[in-house]
Amino acid sequence: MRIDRQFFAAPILEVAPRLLGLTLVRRSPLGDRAGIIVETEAYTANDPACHAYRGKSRRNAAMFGPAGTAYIYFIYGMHYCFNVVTGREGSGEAVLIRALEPVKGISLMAKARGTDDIRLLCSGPARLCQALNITLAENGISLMGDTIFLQMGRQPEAIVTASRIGVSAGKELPYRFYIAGNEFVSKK
DNA sequence: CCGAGGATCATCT
DNA sequence: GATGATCCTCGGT
Repeated sequence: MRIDRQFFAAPILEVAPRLLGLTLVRRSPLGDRAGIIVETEAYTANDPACHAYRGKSRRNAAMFGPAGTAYIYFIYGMHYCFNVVTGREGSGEAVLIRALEPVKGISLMAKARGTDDIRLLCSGPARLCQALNITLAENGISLMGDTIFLQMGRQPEAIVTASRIGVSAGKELPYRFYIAGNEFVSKK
């Protein structure tokens, strides 16, 4: 069953943990690729680590779209990261998808990543984008469409809340969520 | 296993 | 002109 817009329109700190266990599907001419979301991070309004903190710009424009919009950005000269816009439209809030447990199209992912090690396919925000061939071409698209979307998955047994990885500002905020004990989480 | 350092460039100041 | 919501490699332990 597909995830609808109403699901994403809830407050971000509710949506971010609820995304855990859902299936992220990437559809392409080569075939479907999919993984269970096992790690997320929330980037909220009034959060210095959030790309929308200083208002709207060319890069972050998609963050101000309706809930269920894909926000993808390019970083470090070589990596893409994938987010889901949440909350009410214009709030500038989004959830970063940090890791997936691969479930479908694994050979396609391995080819895109250049490794057969399943633990290295989607365990990290830039890794999963490379594995699923998500780039700036998908920035701003709706997850209500047929290219990238979410569906019901598996109910997590336990969720861990922690501080976010790689941020300089807002380091202490408990906005990172992951499925306890899952081996595909990017870092312990 | 762990930490340090480099790659590489769009975006914003 | 500086920087970054990362990843990979390499060297030490």
